[in-house]
Amino acid sequence: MTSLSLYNTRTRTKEPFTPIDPENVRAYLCGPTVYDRAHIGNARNVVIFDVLIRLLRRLYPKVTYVRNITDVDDKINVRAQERGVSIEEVTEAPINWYREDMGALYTLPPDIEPRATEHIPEIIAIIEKLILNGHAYEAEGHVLFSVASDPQYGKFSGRTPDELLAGARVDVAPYKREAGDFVLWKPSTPDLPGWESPWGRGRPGWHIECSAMSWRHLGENFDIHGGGDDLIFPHHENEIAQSCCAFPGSHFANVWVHNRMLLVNGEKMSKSLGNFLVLHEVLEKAPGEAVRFMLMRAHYRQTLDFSDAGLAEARKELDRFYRAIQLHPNARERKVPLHLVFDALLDDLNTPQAIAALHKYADLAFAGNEVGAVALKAAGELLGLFNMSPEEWLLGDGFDQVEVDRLTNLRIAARLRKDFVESDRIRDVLLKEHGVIIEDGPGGSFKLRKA
RNA sequence: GGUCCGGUGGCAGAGUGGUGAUGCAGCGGACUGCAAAUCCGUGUAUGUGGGUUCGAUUCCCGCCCGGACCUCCA
Repeated sequence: MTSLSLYNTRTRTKEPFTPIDPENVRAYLCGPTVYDRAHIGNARNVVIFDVLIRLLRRLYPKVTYVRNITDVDDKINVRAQERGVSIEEVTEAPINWYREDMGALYTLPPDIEPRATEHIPEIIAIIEKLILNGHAYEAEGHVLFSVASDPQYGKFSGRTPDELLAGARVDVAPYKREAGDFVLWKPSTPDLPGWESPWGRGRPGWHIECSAMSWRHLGENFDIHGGGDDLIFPHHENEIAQSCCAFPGSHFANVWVHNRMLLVNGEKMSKSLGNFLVLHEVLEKAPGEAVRFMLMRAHYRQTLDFSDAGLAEARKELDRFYRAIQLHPNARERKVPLHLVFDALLDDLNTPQAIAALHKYADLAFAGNEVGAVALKAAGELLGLFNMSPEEWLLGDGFDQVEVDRLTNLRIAARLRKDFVESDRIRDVLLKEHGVIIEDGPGGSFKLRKA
């Protein structure tokens, strides 16, 4: 078996993955800011990282997977003020929704799910270090990171200081020394959430919470940091600047894994376009496994168009796999080689190629070889697929069991007396009134599946 | 404007310096009472113009088209 290669945003190349500590691989994924329902783009991120974590767990004895919850932020504050409630009351439901929705996609929960509000001491500690090291300064109650103090700044996202300056399209606050300087700590008015700090009552800026939480739970240096590619700048650039300047000699994350954005029916998802797909709503119309599968049908570094047609195809492909598994209900579990799937995933998580391998296993199963079905199930575990029985997937229980039984019995009788007009009529009733397709097998046997 | 990424058959979507995966859809056939599922067979697909090479879809350059990022969006 070859070893794992990952495309590293830091070096812009695909490189072999070498853990800092093979006994404990440490990975961090930028989690949600909790003020609303998760959207389908969040789902891609989590599903892809889930595949990576599952793969790492096969390769290494221990993996520590940290995914944060950002539960203090200006958007949250606005919601709280609008509703006249605390930020805890705003964030509670979205946190639960997020866990439910991601669970419905069969993603494994992180080992540690730290919250920004529970890491204020670490945030303050890092800011103090930055001030001490001359990388941050206080101005009008704010603490700002000084971009000019960090010669490495901009390198990660491939920007020169000039470009950064030219690109600054927001109004530059007067207390900033340079337009590119960003806030580490900002003062809170009494009506806003705040914590006591050496700079007065205030709250953290964006970016600093991830530096604090990854430091606390994974250390100054860790293996993998993931997120959507829109976070490369400014979020991750700033995280790197903060962490590396706070801890001289450290390099923060070794490998940066970024997934591309998602399109919805060919357009970028945005609230103004009205094509903002809320994951919860997608899950009301399609099985979680189909959504998960669809997100795996394109390579993670490729733009993926989330369309109804694509979702329908994903379902059909899963149908085929479940049929292949169903063909061998008594297949004995045993070790089977999964080179095809492993090799695909080891090569920078090539999920489309892994899916092609799944089809090869299905071919084998359909040809009568139960090894195909065993391999399919084993590969499914690695990919987070085939979480239910074939019967549950193909038929489910959303139909009138008693009536369907009665009709199928009538049809058996009709077929026995070769009354095909009647048996075809019953088949039609089953489909049109019960949404059930009946498939005849050898010797009068049959299978049911939902249309 | 700057930086970066991509353009593969009807659609989705991989790989590769040397006869272009995989799935869906289509067409023909086998099987079936008929279907469905399955199996077999099938299709002038690598945006465009140059260059390098014995040979390019793959490497290099130009062009066209599309997309992302450029301070709080995964």
